[in-house]
Amino acid sequence: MTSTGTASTPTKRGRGDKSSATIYDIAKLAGVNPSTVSRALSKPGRVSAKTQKIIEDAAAELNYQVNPFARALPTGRTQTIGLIVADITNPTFFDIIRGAETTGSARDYTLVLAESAESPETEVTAARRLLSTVDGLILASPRMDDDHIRALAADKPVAVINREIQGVPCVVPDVNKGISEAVRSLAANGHEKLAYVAGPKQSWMTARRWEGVKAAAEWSKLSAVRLESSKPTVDGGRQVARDVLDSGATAVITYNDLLAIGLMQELQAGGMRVPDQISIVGFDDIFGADFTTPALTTVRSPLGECGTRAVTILLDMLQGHDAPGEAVRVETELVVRGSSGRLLA
Amino acid sequence: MTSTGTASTPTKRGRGDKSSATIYDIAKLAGVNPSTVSRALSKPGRVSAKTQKIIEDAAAELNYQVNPFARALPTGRTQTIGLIVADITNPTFFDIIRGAETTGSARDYTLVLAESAESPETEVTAARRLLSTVDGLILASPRMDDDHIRALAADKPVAVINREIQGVPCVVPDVNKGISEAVRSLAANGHEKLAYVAGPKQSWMTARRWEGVKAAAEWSKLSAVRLESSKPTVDGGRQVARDVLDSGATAVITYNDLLAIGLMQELQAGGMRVPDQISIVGFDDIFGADFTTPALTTVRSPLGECGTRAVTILLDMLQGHDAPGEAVRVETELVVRGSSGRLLA
DNA sequence: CAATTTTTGGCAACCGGTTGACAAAGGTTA
DNA sequence: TAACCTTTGTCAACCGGTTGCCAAAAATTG
Repeated sequence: MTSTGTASTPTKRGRGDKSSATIYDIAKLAGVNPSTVSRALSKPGRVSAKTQKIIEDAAAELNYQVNPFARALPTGRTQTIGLIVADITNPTFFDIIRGAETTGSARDYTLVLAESAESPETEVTAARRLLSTVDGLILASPRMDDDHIRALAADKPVAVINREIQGVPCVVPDVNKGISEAVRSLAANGHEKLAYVAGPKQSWMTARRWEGVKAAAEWSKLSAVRLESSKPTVDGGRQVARDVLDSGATAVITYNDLLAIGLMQELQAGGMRVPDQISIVGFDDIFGADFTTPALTTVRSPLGECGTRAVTILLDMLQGHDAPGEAVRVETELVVRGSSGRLLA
Repeated sequence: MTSTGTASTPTKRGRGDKSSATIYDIAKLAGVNPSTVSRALSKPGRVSAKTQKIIEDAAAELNYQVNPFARALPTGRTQTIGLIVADITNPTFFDIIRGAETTGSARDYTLVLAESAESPETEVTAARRLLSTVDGLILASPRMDDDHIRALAADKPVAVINREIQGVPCVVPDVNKGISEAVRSLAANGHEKLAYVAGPKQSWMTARRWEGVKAAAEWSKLSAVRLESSKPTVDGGRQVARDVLDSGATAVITYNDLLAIGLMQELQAGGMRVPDQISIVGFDDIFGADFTTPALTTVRSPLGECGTRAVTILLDMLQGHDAPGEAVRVETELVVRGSSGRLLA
């Protein structure tokens, strides 16, 4: 066999051969005007049932597929939505990507993916580039500042996940329910001193979560201290173990699951027993949170649902609906596994 | 026929306002013909340096951005590549997606993502849909049959990951090195009876891995049995635990890490000590493989590199290079962690 | 300085759809 | 049967670039 050779073909431009039927071909075959074909295929009811049938048959025979670019040119509609995530490596985004892809493709939209590599500048560039080729854009945990986002939103429908910005449709997990559950559960298990391991300073979410923890701790009469982490990863979690021990806390809630996992690994390596001596609660319930021993107790954010909701909002806006007046909140809930429990020490 | 421009536009279609400068606007501002602008902006050296400068300045002033659709229409080039994965949920693909996105965007290509939900039919549909809008397509662990893939490849550049198909450029991990290392290591630790837990019957890879295990076991004078799993997930791993025990094997190599993790969880739950009583080796080294206790020993497939290679092949083909004559092989290697070791029982 | 070659810019015809305007055909009603 | 309202298909002008062909301008050569 030869390779993929387009060698000897008369080279019809880039396009393949069989896939190149146009509305003009259909028009000729059906004996009507191209514009009639266009209407038959996209404006339901605009042509008579009889003509419609003839045209549809012809289209089927030629196995016609619209050329998305030709359609996009005059209409501006591309049937695609863009998604920008801060870091494709970060499992937090896996579920968001998945939710968005699934929901989008169910409504015949294609997902275009880009990564900002945690850099606000890259993010702005990627966003601008994508914006011109998609019908709407989703920003998951964006790092760029509010004004940039508003500027994008002025051009085309934009939805933001994991951050709240006035005047832009947002989908954010409502951390309060999950956090209250977590803190109450810890209090019920005899803990009195709680530590919160924070995430990146510029993260909008890390502040919300700390507020939630502080408020819930106050309500449950626990003391709460905030510790900083160098980065929101497994490694960052390992590094903060020392501070956690020094703080004297017997229960820890971390900004995300990766920190929790790293922290747990490091504490266990140092001989601590989890949860007998210290309870650990993560955040998000990412893939792999239940691989650890003990499995990680965590406040689950419905990230897949965030992706789904964001797409839904976008598609609704594209149909002319108004954007939701205020942020859409999705519920969080405590998932109790083995890493939290009664204090035995 | 003078004024090409619809001068004082009240509302331009869907497009934003500032982003709507066209080559006609630039042409007017620079006092040249639109075609000259087009050439200045895309055919380096085709116009004089002086005109070039004037046009570039005008473009900058209007902050011009090409309209990708208008460009795609006559040329067929879209600057995008499509990636179809069997299951976005499966972490195996995370690294592939990431490698592809990173490599693509470094060369100014955008990644378009679709999922087949493990269904061959959905996969074909998605592939056909994507193919018309992208410059090239990557199929990661495709489920459709060889002929369908060849048909796609006849239309546009296609690269396949994790499967080998005559006449289509493929990137496959070469399992032999990693497997030999794994089997030798197990033999050196006193194991004599080995079990391989297979993956989906229709998976090309599961057969390759079994062949590798069988051959390496023979070489190292171990006995090897093949066990079937119901599905290649954590749950599937749990379900196969019974069979593993019954087989009498003291070392297990699984088709993928998820199976290994499930298997280990179930065995540990039943009181088995890993690795003292049984050694477990996974495959791929997915995200989270080191979250377990003990951390999972596994044969690492460089999945990110597979994504990168596939994109590179595609882009090279788009530049007119030939597709590689035979499958590109990437090396696998054993990553020894805690789940394998000396047999103490 | 004329003849010839090379640059360089302009013209116009696409790429494949969409859509407003309009007239022909068909149906109603007086 | 005439007058009038609908329905339905056609015409033609876009959308915003790309590119083959050609002639004017510039550079080179004799």
